[in-house]
Amino acid sequence: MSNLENTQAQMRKGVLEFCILSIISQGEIYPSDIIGKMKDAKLLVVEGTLYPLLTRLKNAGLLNYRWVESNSGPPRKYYVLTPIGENFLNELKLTWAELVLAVDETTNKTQTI
Amino acid sequence: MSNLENTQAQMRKGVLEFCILSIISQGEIYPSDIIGKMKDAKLLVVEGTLYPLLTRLKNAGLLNYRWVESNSGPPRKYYVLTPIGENFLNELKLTWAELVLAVDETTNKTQTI
DNA sequence: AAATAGTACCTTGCAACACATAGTACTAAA
DNA sequence: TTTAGTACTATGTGTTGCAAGGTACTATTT
Repeated sequence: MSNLENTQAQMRKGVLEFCILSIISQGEIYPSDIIGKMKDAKLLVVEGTLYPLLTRLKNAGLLNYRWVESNSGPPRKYYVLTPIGENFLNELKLTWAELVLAVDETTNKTQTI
Repeated sequence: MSNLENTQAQMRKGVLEFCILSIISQGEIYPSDIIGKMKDAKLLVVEGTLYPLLTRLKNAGLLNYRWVESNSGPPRKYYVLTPIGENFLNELKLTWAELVLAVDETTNKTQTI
């Protein structure tokens, strides 16, 4: 993996959890569809990343799920945010806004090119 | 470490390299001053993180340094970007801009609270 | 009925990396 | 010569993204 791809991946990692919680907050959803939505937003995420992450967030009390039968394959786990998860997400929204400000402050000091 | 602090740290990690390269691009600088500048921007970074990171970037050909004697302690390593480092930084600027767009698109879909 | 394809969820092992911690070395002041 | 301040270095640990491989269910095809 090149340096650039690696660093770009690092950036994506940092916001993964935030984006996934946001997507779930927009309505009950199951993992495969989360992957699709992330892909649409150019934020690739794969199964091996998503499933452990959802389990972690569930164990932390931020998510819940319910099984829903599908008529085109195996049953699906539909996830929703718990109240704790909602609070958590709101904190992250603040954090993200502050981070964008901080990064722009740090990186835009020599725009006199 | 709480979930929130942990996730916030993840976000910071993702942009560390970008910010540090930006700071160095603004003029020759040594590690302790980089830490200071990052702190000013609310992007805390510690020695145990910064030194290995600088070594990595140096080995990747993105940075160079020269020793400069100090009259108030041990000599300092002043870092500068190589031409490769400049290109790399420009790519990261693009990546960052795209990431901000992608995250905002993903997270601002339900602002009808 | 058996085989194949498609979908969905799960697990294991590895590698990268931030960070805490401890250590070395240099200068200046007490 | 001891202490304090500054700067760079090294080691060990925990988290976590991801590749790779696996299980299980349904529907379709043969």
